[in-house]
Amino acid sequence: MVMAKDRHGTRQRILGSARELFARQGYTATTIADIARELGSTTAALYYHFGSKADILGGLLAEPLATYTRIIESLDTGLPAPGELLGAFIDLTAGTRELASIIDSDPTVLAMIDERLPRKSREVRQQVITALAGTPTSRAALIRAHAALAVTKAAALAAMEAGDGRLTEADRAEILDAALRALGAGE
Amino acid sequence: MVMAKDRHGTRQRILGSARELFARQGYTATTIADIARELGSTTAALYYHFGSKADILGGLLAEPLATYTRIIESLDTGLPAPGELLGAFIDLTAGTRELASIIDSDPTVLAMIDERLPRKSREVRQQVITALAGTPTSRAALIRAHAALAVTKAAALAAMEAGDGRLTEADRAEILDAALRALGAGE
DNA sequence: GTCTATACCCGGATAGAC
DNA sequence: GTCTATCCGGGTATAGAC
Repeated sequence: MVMAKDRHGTRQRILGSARELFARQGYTATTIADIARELGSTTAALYYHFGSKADILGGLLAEPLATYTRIIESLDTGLPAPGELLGAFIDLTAGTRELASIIDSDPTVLAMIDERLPRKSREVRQQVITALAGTPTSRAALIRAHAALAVTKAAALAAMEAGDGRLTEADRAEILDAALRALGAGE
Repeated sequence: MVMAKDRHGTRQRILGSARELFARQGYTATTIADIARELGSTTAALYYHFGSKADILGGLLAEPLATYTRIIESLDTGLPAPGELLGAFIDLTAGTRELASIIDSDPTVLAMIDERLPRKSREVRQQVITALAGTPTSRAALIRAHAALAVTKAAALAAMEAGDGRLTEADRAEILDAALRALGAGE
């Protein structure tokens, strides 16, 4: 394979600093020099480990993106219950951690994600909404679907920030309840 | 006052193009040249009307920011009912239109807002959450407050996008219901 | 009030020594 | 594998003619 002594370290340390800075300042606003400084290193050193700034982001997003893709694919093989689907999105946000906040925000990041995703993120999102709204898809149902999906992300981020960065089981249950109520599943 | 023949036009046309581009590409990703091109003009011409790129954003955000400030101040003089407060946020998003999507996203925009706001936006947001969560403020109540607030913004944006850019009364009612359910107000 | 031309800075990325 | 030095492009902003 590649790399020898890098095995246990540098690459991960770079990703760690990048994650923190991206979350705090956003992707575009964070410079390679910022990351290097945080590490007590130089920009040239970073480029030994990553080909570009986008690659660093790619390294951080690879796993969450794979999870996301898996969720989407599950929609093609029979619709999951709303609770399942919303729960999956809560877990996705939890797994992505602080980084979830920069997705959907920075258009540059969105563009990069679109490149690495099988389908356009916009279409994919629409598919999720439709799955949550059910059929026939009334305008009210669409609004509720958007509401429920927004809850999973915003509430999960808030809970993790209020805690130690992790999502407790109790919090997860609370968030799922709120999302389901927003969806109006109990009617 | 200021300006003479500019009265009817150019300045507003600049703001219009900027609004559209900021909404589509984000603030940081949009260049002055982009705006000028859209207008069939040049960057130098823009700088006759606005002192800086940030000033253009400021022109677009002035009114929504004033509305926001008014909402916050209302919290100091007795707590409004959750429905009132959440409704105000739906209307705020509706008034801000597409531009609402770039706030809370681009950190550069956040920084600019912090400059033009009486208090730090982070603290202000916390005050809103507390008002929604009520007292005593349990962890679950905080999560629900975040959930409800997220609904107002996400659902309002989705509804406007699905419509003609405006928010109908029916949609507004639907969104408010979803937000209140997320808050668990009916318990 | 708008143009052409350009100054200036900053961020991403590379070259090449060590 | 990390350094110093530097290139290069692009973006904000300005100078000055018209």
